Amino acid sequence: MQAAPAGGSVRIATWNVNSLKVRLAQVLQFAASASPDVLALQETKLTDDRFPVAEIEAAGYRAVFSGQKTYNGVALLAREELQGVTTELPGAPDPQRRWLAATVSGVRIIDVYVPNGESVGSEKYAYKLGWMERLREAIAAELARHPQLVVLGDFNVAPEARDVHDPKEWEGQVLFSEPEREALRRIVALGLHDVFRRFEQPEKEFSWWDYRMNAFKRNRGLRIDLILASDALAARCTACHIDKQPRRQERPSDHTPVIADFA
DNA sequence: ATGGTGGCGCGGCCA
Repeated sequence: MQAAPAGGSVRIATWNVNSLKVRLAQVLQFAASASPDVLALQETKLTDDRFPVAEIEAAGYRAVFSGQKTYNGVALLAREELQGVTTELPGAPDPQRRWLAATVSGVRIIDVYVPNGESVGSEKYAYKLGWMERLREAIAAELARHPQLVVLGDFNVAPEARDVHDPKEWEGQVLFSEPEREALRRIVALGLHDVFRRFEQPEKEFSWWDYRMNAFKRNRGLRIDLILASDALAARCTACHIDKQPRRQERPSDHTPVIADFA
């Protein structure tokens, strides 16, 4: 057994911000109001030299990040020290910045931006499924070393029918196709728990809505932003919810934050 | 309906 976690209770959140440059003020506002101890960001779309370190430090957070120009990019903001940082999904070199891991307050945090996959059968879809299999292998290795572990981020897969506004319309489509759901189930089967589903939740609760066709107003969304905790960490989970407020703001990200509390 | 909206960056790609 490892030593007991150092920090006690921890609030952990994830948010695909779709450009940190555009969304910085919203991120700082969210950090101030929700006050997460750890905030995992995806789609920062910033090279590391442009990361807003000063603004984030002024808000009381440390930051590590792995970015690139225009696309992708992940970051971890934390109140406490971030140790053992890695920026590469093991298995094959990949210029796409989609993985960021660090240990904070005794919890191993793995922030992921799973590929979108474009459409079923496309080259990007094959890349997505391959990436998810490499992710499964990487998580298995991390779990062997870190019993207190969370994998969170934009998985670009809705796990179940109840995570989709219209499962019949989405059946077989990218983000809800059976091979993607199977790849996600294989990851969860390592011994992880989708902590959102460990608590009673409202019906039709989603984390992403397309910008087009008033999808948010009509609640035509998907739950594709997930917080997956190991057995030992899930046992400490006291709450998980989706915060829709940022999606209602002017110029929002198409995703909204998911927040989990651990005792 | 191969549309539609948004970000990046200034044409076309990506989501």
